[in-house]
Amino acid sequence: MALRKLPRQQRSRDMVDRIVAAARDVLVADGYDRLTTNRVADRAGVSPGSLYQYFPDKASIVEEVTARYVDRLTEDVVASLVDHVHEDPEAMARATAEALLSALERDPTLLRVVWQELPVSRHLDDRLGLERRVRDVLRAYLGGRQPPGSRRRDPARSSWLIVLAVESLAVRFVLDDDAPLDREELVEDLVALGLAWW
Amino acid sequence: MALRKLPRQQRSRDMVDRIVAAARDVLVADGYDRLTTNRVADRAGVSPGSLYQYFPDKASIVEEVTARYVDRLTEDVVASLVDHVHEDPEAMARATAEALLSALERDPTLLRVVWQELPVSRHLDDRLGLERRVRDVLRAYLGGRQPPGSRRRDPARSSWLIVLAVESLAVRFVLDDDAPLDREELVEDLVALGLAWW
DNA sequence: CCGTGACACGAGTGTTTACTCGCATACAAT
DNA sequence: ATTGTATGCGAGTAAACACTCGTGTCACGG
Repeated sequence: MALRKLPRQQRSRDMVDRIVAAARDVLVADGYDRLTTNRVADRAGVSPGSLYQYFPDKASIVEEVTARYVDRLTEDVVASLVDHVHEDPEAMARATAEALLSALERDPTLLRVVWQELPVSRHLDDRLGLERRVRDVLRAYLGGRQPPGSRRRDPARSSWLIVLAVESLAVRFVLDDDAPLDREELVEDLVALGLAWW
Repeated sequence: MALRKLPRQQRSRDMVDRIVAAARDVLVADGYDRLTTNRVADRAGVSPGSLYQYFPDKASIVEEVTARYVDRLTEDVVASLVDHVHEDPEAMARATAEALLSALERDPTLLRVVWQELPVSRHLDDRLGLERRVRDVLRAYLGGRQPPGSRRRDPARSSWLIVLAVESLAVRFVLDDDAPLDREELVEDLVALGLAWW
């Protein structure tokens, strides 16, 4: 977050949240390149100067929005993963694919802003963090199981491939509506992908 | 391209190329957010005013850079695809994966700028065009062949999945060097993916 | 209830930068 | 050659906008 100073009193903690929420609203309503500090302040109902009591610059406000958003996604997916870690691979894959899609579908507009309007480099760390956390859980899961087929694949390699491919496909499915398959079919194909690479 | 006016004489056609090349250089050397019109003009050895003889605004200059870059990628991949269209699926998949990786590796810095520094929306159309062209060829190929297994899958669906997944993985492999597999392994896995989804 | 630091305000400032416009030069046509 | 047109120049302009700072208000400890 890199706040300029710690909010000590309650009202100032509220203010930080109000600012972040307002920034999110501006992103969704007006898009990233119409986001100005004055507009965020307006929407938050505070003065421009107040932003800079806690945030060192405009970028860090946006950063906070993306961090909170991606963290939420991460929690949802990891939670599902952990919840189904004792089931068989197919059920687990299906549940997690569903969880990911649901999480992405909760706020498609913000997803579009973060994934496509913002320069990727502005939230790449968040994204890498999401991927790493999911990958770690998945790798542990894969490492603890014998695949049914003949040869055993490297779990690190499998999880890298699966996480990236599934993420890319799921995001694109939610953002572009010209995909030649419906949601259910996508889930099936993602499951198949996971099993094939495992 | 959306040029402001057609360059008629030879020297003016040269100038357009010089400007585009300079913009590319600035992107690679300084990054997208340090790209200013004056800097591009400097690097091209022309005056700021001259940019606006042919380009309506700064965005269209960058657009032209990305369009040329992505077009080049497209040509390379489609060419490989077409060249191997009479071979068996595995050989074809391998050749195309190789071609894609080689094309991406030719200018990783520009790839990073275009894919990660630029807002995705600024070159999304280029990207969709690349995907569509590759997908069309692939779909025709898949449609003309019987898969060895039992059930026949929808070629439109397969090609959508394959193109997106392969693109995402290849780009990430080239840009992030923490992938837990080497180039050769990646090619194998991409081939396996293609065969599994076919 | 007073005093002190934390908090909030918002008009203003300084900088950055995309883009223009009046003029100069090169070229083509006749 | 001469004239009209296309091309090129670059100092200058105007607008946008991130961020500051001097002033005022609030809340809490004593």
